[in-house]
Amino acid sequence: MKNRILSESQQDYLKIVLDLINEKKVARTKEIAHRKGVSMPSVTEAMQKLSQEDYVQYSAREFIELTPKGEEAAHRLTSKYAFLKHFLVDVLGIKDEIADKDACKLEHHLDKYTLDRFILLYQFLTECQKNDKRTINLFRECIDAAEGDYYRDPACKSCFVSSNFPHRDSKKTVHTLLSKLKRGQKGRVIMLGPEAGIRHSIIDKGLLPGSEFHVEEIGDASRPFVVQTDGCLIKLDEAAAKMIEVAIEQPE
Amino acid sequence: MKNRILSESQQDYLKIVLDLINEKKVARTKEIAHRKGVSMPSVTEAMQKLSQEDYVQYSAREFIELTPKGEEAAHRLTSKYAFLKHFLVDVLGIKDEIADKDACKLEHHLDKYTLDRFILLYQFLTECQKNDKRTINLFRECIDAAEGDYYRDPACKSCFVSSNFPHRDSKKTVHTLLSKLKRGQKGRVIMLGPEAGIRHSIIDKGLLPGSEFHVEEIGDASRPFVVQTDGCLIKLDEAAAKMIEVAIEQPE
DNA sequence: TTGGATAATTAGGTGCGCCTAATTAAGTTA
DNA sequence: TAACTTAATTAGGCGCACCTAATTATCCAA
Repeated sequence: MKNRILSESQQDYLKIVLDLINEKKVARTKEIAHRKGVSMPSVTEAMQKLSQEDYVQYSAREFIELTPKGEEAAHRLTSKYAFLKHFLVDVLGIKDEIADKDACKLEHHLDKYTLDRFILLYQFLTECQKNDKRTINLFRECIDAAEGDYYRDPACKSCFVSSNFPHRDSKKTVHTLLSKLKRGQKGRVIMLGPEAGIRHSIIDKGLLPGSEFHVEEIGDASRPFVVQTDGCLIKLDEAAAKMIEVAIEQPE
Repeated sequence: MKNRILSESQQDYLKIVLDLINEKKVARTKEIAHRKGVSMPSVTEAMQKLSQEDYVQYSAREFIELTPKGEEAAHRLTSKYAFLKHFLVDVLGIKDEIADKDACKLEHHLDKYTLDRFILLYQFLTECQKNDKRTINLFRECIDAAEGDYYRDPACKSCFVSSNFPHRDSKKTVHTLLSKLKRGQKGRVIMLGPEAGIRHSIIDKGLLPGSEFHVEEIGDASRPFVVQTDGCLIKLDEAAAKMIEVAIEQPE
């Protein structure tokens, strides 16, 4: 009757059992196996273990039920799920199937405290009247505009200058930092790091995600890196060069 | 030279090795073991495996280095980390150590697509001038006000009516749904589900997180549940009762 | 009522990521 | 350079979460 922590997999089982009982009144080995994407013996084994620890009521070939302890645990594991999925779908605009999976991951892995904050942020963005309700819409508009490519709206300081939208690389490329390139190497900017000050200075100089460039001069702590893009020479200090992620052609 | 997917643990090793090389020029078994919180033989074994797959350059008792392939992988695994941590810290207000851990988890487990959206949201909230920059501050103010308790600002429709802030339960309680209670049972509201319409109707009726109540009448698909709180009788349809998470005293 | 289908379980095995204990190599210092 | 110390590796094991193949229960329909 020890209260060992449940493994991720065991948590999954409990949630699935709860779902099945709610939906179809009974949970069957076969259905559990199907939902979890494992074989039936795996389910049997898992149920045996869970029943030893008093989470499920299980004896061979009988219906699987949750004990009060198991129901409580399963419920606790599920209670934040709906919020997280809403957050992913309503705020971030994630597709349904991915949101399902990721909401589950969030629930599994994040700190209790962090989870709460996500839920609060969701409520804040969707409901709080102190905040402009248009925030989400604005965000979604920007995403839509940016979809499939990086995007810089001149009205924005640096909105949506990110990240790994699908690149249309034909050749094999590898990612590294601009600071690691050698003189003469060519590359393409993939994304910039998050520190706002440095980001903006890089963007202002005209080095945006997607930019192709050429290393004119490598630098170090005292001398700047110099790169050329669109005919312009751009100087970057070491800190900047270390936060520019670039794609270069496979060197071998 | 097959390109099997790296396990979570292997990803950790790669990141740690990259960090160590950046920080201290060399990566040593002992230090890796220490950072990962495992024993030295575990590290040896992991390095042997990673070197078979050409991620690290390893031979017994020599310095551990990353191959180009390994460096690329490690870099890819780290590149979004900084953004995620900033999101957690700057937007959600998570404490540093927890943010470290959780940013790592996010990076490990979330879909690539979802990760990008988080990064975009971060940029949007912190930088996009189309959006009111005060959004985050507003959010943080609300959180601060709510800290340690649930919180309802009369100016808000339902802002921060959430969730599992520290409960001050003296006795053992378990969580379940209001819909599962029996007539006569007492309980306390913990949180409400995310569907906005139903949420608001519940809140408007005066049933907030923290409210103590008493079940007067249990319902079903056709008859409403009736609960009493602060002397008021509140009717709830089945859908509402199913999205109210409550704490009840340990029944045994 | 008795096959035959279907569901569930047992038996036995795999890979992974970790461990402890024992051993070996490398570095340091008297 | 011999004697210690410390770092790293090998050997051998463990638990978890899976799997396939074989077996046994259960259910249903002719």
